[in-house]
Amino acid sequence: MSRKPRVRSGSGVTMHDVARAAGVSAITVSRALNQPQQVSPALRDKVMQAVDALGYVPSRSASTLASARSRTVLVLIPSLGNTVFLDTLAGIETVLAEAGYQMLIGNSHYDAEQELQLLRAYLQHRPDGVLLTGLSHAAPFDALLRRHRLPAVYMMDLADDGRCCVGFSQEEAGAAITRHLLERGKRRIGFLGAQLDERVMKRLSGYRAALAEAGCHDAGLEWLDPAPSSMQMGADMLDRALAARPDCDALFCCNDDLAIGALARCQQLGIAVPARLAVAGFNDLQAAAWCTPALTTVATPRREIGIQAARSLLAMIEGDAPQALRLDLGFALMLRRSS
Amino acid sequence: MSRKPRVRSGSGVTMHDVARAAGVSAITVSRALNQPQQVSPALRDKVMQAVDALGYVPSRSASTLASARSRTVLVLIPSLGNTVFLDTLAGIETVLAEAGYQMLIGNSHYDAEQELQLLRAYLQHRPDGVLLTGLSHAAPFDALLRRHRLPAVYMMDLADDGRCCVGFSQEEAGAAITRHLLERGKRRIGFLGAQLDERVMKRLSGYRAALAEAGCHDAGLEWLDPAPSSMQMGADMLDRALAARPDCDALFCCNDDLAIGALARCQQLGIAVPARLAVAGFNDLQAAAWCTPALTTVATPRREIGIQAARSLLAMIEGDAPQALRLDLGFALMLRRSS
DNA sequence: GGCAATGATGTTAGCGCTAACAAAAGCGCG
DNA sequence: CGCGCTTTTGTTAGCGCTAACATCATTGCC
Repeated sequence: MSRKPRVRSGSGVTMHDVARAAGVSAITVSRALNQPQQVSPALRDKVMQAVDALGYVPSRSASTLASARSRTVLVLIPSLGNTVFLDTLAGIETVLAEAGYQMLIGNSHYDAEQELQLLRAYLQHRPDGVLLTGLSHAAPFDALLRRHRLPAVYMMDLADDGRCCVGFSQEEAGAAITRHLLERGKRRIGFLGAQLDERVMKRLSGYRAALAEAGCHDAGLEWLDPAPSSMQMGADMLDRALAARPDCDALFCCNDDLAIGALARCQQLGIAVPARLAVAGFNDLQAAAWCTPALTTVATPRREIGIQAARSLLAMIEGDAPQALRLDLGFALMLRRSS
Repeated sequence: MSRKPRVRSGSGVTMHDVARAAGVSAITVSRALNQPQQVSPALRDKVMQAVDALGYVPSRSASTLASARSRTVLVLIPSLGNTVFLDTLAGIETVLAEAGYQMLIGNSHYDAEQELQLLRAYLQHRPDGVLLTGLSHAAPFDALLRRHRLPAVYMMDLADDGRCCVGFSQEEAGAAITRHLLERGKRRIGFLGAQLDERVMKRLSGYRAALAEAGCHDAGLEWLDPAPSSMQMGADMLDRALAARPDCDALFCCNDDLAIGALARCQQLGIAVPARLAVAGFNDLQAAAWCTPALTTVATPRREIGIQAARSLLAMIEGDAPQALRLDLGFALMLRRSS
C-alpha cells in the first residue's frame, strides 16, 4: 500500500512567518490579534498588514493547546429534525458568534446512551462549556460533566436544584392549554403523546393536574406512544382515540406535528372542529397558523431560550455568575380556530 | 480587576499519565488508541484498562497539532431553519460519525459575504474538507478554498466543470413539475418565487423552458421576491398574483412553504383547488402530504445527498478519487390532490 | 547457528501557539 | 535629573500529542 503524502493543512503560514514579515516577535502578533489594546497602534498596523499580505489564519488547535481555552461550546440537542431545537440553535449561534465562540452540535436522537457517547466524543475538543436540552440525563453523563468541571446550562425546562437553567414550566404550559379547553366547555379532553421524552411527560402531568382540578380527569382518554412523533402518527392516533372513545370532545396533542396530522384526519373524516372535537397542539410551529382550521397551540420562546442560555453559559465560562440561575421565559397560548 | 484562576480544561489526565499507569511509553498508548492492530493484545488491554481507570479523554487539539489532521469536516448551509438542509445534515452526520470525523456547521443565512466570513473563521480549525451547498460562491471564497487546498464537495446541484458534486438537476425538476401541470390541461401557469437563491432561479428557468416548449410562456405570470420564503409570504403572493392575473389557472411555487401558504389562502377565499387553480410546491416537506388539499410537489433526495456527499469527501480526504465526480440522485414527482 | 526480515516498543523532536516572567522604554514629578 | 511607575515588547518554556526514526525481540530459513 502506497503511503499518502502528508501535507500540512492550512495555507502553511504560521504566526512566526507573520512576525518575521512584520519585524516583530511572535508574541506581539498574538497580542495584536487577541488583545489589540496592549499593542501600540504602529505595530498593530504593521502586524495586520503582514497578516493580510500572507493570508495568515491562526490555528485554533495550537491556541487551545497553549491557552487551555478552546472558545468552543458544546450544544446537545435531542433531534435535528425538529424545528423547535433549530430555533434554539439559531439563537445560540448569534450570541456565540458575537463572542468569538464556536458551537459544536451533537444530536442525541432522544437517546440517553447516545448522549453519553456524544459527550465523550466531543470532550476531545475540550469545550469550555455545555448547553443541554432537558434536565434529566444518564448518571454517568452527569458524572462526566462534573469530572471535567464543565459549566453547563440546561435549556427548555426549569430546575430547582441550583443548576443553571433557562426555559419555562412544561407542566404549567400543559395545564394552561388544558384549562383553555375546559373554558371552551369541553369535558372529555384527551391527550395524544408521542416520543414521551421528559418534556412531553411534564406536559401530560400538567394536563392531568388541570383536569383533576376540574374534576374530570379520565385515564382512559390518554394515548401514549414512545415512537417519534410525526403528522402520520397524529392521524393514526386520532383514529385510535375516536374508535376507543367516541365521546371524546377535545384533544391536547403533545406537539404540533401530532396536532396537524390529527386535524388533517378530521378534515378527511368530516369531523367538525372545534364543535364536535376541539384540537390543541404545542410549540406553535409555522404551519400551525396555516392548517385548516388554524391550530390553537402554545407558543414557546425557543429562540430566546437559546440566546439567554448562551449568555448565561458565557458568563459562567468567564467565571462570573449567570444573570439568573433559573430563568423562566414563560409561554403564550395561541388561540385559533381549532378550539 | 481580579484575575480569574486558570484551570486546565479536561479532567487533566494526559496520555503520559495513562502511559505511566500502564507501564508503557506514551507512543504505545497513542497506537493502542489509534492503530490498535500495531500493538500486542497484552499491552493493548493494559492500556485500555488504564484509560478506563483514569477516565482519559484524548485531546483533539494536541492530536491535530501533531498530526496535521483534524478529523473535522466543515459543512456550510444557507439556513438552519429549513428542513431541507437538516435532512442533509442528518445524512452527513451518520457517515462522518461512523468514520470518527466530526462536523462543524456554518450557517450562511443565504449570504455570500457571511459565507466567506464563516469559511475564514472555521479555517482556524483546519478542517480536512468542506461540504458546500450550491455551486456558486464568492470569488474570494473559491480562492481561499484553493489556497488551503481543501477538498470540497458541492451539494444539491450538478456542476459540469470537474468539481465533485452530489445532487440533482434543479432545472430538470422545475421543468418536470411544470410539464405535469401542462398535462393536467393548465395553460396559464404562474411561478411564485422567494429567496431567489441559485436553486430557485434554476427551477424558474426549468419552468420557463417547459412552458416555452409548450408555447405558453408568459413573463407576466412570474412573481419573484428576494425576501426569505414563509407560509405567510405564500399567502400574500397568492393574493398579489390573483389580483394581477385572475386568469392564472395553476401555480408552481418554488418551495413547499410558499405553496402551503398559498393553499391555505385558497381555502380561506373559497378558491377551488385544483379545478380553478392547481398548486404545486417543491421539496416534499412532511406537511405537504397533510395540508388541504394534499400538495403536489417534488420529492428531493436530501438525506441521500448528505450521505453520498460525505462519502465522497471522505474518499477525497484519504487521497482517493470519489466514487463519482458528478452524482445525480434524481428527484420524484409526488402527485397529490392539489393538482 | 547466523543472518535478514518482520514486528513490537521506545526515543526524540517539534507541531503553532500563549502564560509567565523579564526587560526595556516612556512618563510624571519633585 | 533621577526615582518609581506604567506601558510596550521580548524571551523562555511547555501545552499534549504523533511522525520519523531507532532499538530490541522474534521468527524463518538455509
